[in-house]
Amino acid sequence: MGITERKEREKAEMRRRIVDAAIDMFVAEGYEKVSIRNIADKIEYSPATIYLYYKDKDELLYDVQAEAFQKLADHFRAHITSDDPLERLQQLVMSYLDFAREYEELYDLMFIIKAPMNSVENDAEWENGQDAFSQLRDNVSACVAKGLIRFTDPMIATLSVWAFAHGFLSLNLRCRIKIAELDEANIPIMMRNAVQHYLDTIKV
Amino acid sequence: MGITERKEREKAEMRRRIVDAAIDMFVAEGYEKVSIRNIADKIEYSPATIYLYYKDKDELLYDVQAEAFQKLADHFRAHITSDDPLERLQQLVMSYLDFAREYEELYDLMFIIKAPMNSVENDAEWENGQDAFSQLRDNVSACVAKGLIRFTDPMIATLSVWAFAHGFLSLNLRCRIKIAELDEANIPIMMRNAVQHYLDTIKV
DNA sequence: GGAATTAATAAACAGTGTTCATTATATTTG
DNA sequence: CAAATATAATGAACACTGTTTATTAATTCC
Repeated sequence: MGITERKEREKAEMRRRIVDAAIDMFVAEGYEKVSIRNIADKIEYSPATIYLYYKDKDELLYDVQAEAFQKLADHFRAHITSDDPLERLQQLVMSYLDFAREYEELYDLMFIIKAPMNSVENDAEWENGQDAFSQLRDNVSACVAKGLIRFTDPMIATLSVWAFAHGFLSLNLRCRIKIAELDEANIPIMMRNAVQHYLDTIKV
Repeated sequence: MGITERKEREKAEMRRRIVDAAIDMFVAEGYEKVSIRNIADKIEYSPATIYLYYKDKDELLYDVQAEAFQKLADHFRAHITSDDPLERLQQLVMSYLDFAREYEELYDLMFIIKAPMNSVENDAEWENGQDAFSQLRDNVSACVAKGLIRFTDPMIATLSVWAFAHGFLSLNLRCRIKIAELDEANIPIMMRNAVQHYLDTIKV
């Protein structure tokens, strides 16, 4: 009875089509400017069809986030090449800046916009970011364990590094600070300097 | 000819009514959940009337932001009591956390949401935050000038302190990190610890 | 082949920001 | 004071939004 399986496969394929179209359009125009109708147009189905595969826009965004976080985790893996823990941390943080600049709209929907965190069950872990977050946490923890950075609590260390980078990125993305000059990787020079300075400061 | 002046006064009063209603509703329900129609209902005018006083929702938000930033600047002044530059900096940063927790929705519309930064002219200075930002900058700069913190560039120092605090606050507000335990001032304990640790770390 | 199930849709609902022609109110002028 | 003019306020509409539902088309099962 291969019909059930074929149906499931087709259902999965349809979800793929929807998510792929959504990602493309979110990257190009930003989450808020893309409507369900736009996505439906792009995949050449009616808007109501999307609701047969996703209960609402938040649930669709959740899948898009999963994809985006996978992209970030891969981005990390591609850029963390060193053996030295401190250097690895530096590579990770700088590639985080890099990612945010290359995929501004993805960064936005991963870390800044409200949706879909409301619909994520309260006590449930937010699993999407796990892979990327683990890489940060493990790297930072290794530095703490080896006494390379001025932290005692690995969790506080991890969140601090993240918060510092995210603070700069999000203020910049939302135009609360305006940094004119970009370096060769399109990262605002002052931001790179500030992050570099932070990493230098936390070193023992 | 006092009529012209009275008219101007009435126009100003109407704008006040609109802004006041908007702030109340934004604080209570958040920017995105409050519509022009809701505001019009509250002040007992038709929605179209609001457009006689504000060209669009962004322009209204700009005035609301101005109010909110004044509140923040006052909040700073009320909490910065010490004479010691380092202690002043600490008071400022902690009262920043305090403000964000007390007025979550205001913090949101001041620092996180996209609007109305699109409509603010590109080269024009973003004047709303000037007063509050100056207080931070002056305090940080004083610390740099006196060699009390491990920075050489006052601007990088200022933005770093701000970014660190904002990073934590915004990740927390957007549920990307979940910090359960609150202290007596309703500030997540781990956040306060991390910020305190940061301030300790940048001390010479 | 006919009945039952599944998939897709058109149309509608309730909401949004915003505009515009129309009405009501003040003010200025003859 | 009355008529003409300028101002203020509005109801209704436009073009959207996310979402639901009754209806139609296609597929699977017996």
